[in-house]
Amino acid sequence: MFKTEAEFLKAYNKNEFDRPSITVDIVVFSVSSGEAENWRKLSQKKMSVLLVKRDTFPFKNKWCLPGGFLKMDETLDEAAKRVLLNETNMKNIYLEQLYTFSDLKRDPRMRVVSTAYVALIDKNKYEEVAKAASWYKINLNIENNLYSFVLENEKEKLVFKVKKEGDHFVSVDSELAFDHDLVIAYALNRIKNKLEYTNIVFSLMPEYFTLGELQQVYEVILGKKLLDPAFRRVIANKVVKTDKVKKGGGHRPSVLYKFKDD
Amino acid sequence: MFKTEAEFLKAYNKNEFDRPSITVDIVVFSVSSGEAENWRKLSQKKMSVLLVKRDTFPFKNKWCLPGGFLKMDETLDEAAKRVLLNETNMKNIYLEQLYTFSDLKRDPRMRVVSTAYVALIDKNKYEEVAKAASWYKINLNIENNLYSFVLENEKEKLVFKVKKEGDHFVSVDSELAFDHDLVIAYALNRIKNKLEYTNIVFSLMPEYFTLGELQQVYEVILGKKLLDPAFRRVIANKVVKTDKVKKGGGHRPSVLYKFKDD
DNA sequence: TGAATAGTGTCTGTGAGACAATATTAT
DNA sequence: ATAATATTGTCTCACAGACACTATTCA
Repeated sequence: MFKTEAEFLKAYNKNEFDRPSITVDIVVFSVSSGEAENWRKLSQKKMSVLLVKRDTFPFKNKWCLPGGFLKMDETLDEAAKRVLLNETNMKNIYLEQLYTFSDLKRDPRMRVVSTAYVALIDKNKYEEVAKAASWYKINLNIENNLYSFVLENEKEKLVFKVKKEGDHFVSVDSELAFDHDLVIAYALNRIKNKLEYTNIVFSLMPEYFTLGELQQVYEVILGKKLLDPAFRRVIANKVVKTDKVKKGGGHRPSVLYKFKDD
Repeated sequence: MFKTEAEFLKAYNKNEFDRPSITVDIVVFSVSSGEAENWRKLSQKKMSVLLVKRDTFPFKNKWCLPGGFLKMDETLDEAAKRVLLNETNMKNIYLEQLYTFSDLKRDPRMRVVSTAYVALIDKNKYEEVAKAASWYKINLNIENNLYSFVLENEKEKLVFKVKKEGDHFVSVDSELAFDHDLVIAYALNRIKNKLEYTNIVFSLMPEYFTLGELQQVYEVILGKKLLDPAFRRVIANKVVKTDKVKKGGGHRPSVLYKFKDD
């Protein structure tokens, strides 16, 4: 029929088939310090996720992940960076493709396939976040395979539950827009798994941090207490001691460390 | 503007924006036993990947991964299963979403975003494969961050090289169609990483196997020799001894094991 | 008998878990 | 002085690496 590839391409009808839309959604995590019980105690750290309030249909006034449509002249990675920059003014941060979600009914408007990304930041570097965006602290309770999330704010609480079935999550009940309950569950899971064998934690930390703070972040992501000496042994070769210290609590001051990038 | 979500949806123009096409591509791996040097020796196992020859433009007569366009009424998972069934007659096999590739020029026809899947099978269960499909044994040489692949067949050799940069691969040189060099590199990497902390190996094995055979598969995927006693200790609790044995080599017969599914 | 794989025993060093002990601060 | 965290020391146990040794088959 066609002799050359050039000839074929010229005659090709791009619009022969109907196509889904493609979006990117981004799960932006950071660690926020909650309130301390008293002046002596350390403030309790929690994982936080950035949500935006939808101001249009569908799901008007519901909260969802920052996201947007993929443009024809950008890759998914580029789209993710663009969204992040637009909605949160964040640049040069840890960004990783998570998973592509394609359920038929995930968007009531039309067929939308969405590639989700995870971003990790030290939230204190980006105090101002887009008008409609807000940090929610994550409280997660796991019983058997039921993951109960409570995302909370100074103003609001959002609840959702997902069930883990093998490697997948299934929605049980959600107050978020779209299937973003699943996306968050999936994302947290990914981060948890990668914690041990990568250096992603440091994306959540400021330049200088104490080992206590670092350990708290580990504990918050893994959802369990770690033993101090064991943690220090393991982390020792990823980290360099500085000559700075953090004083001020009613207890022994703590040496500040930096990430050791080999 | 709109009072209710229903009202909004009714007026929504789905075709306001131009959209990329979406495809799925599948990296089907299996382990094939090569030739033995002599009757006494065990046959050398290799990872194999299933390729199909393109019979139309673009990339006419080039080899590529089995794949196809996503239909409007199916999820990506379903599309992957459909492709697998069509092209290879395979059903109920291990299938996992790998990554979504979105480079602007990956398909010369038009903008195509492709979600890649990995499938693992015991190739002996599926002797007949679609007409245009063929198994290629994978030879991989890694030097620093340069991964040199040679895929070989009874008839043909396909060569490609990719560079690993952080978590990503970059094409250096490829005889395959599209960006399927990257997809294969990415897939092999994923399998290698998951080998230790999952049970995916057993998807590559027949129901009954010897520990020697299992060890060979590990060695082939990891690209290094393992010590027998250590391997047996680690694998012991994932496996049950049967009362069958495998005789026939000029050496002590080997007990056949089964996967222990808890 | 000999080449080849199957399978076991054991020594050693590393590293995680557990817990105890010491150090230092602000009030 | 006290409550709280910071930091180090050390004992034990599990386990991986290394290597040696035994077992069994079939041309």
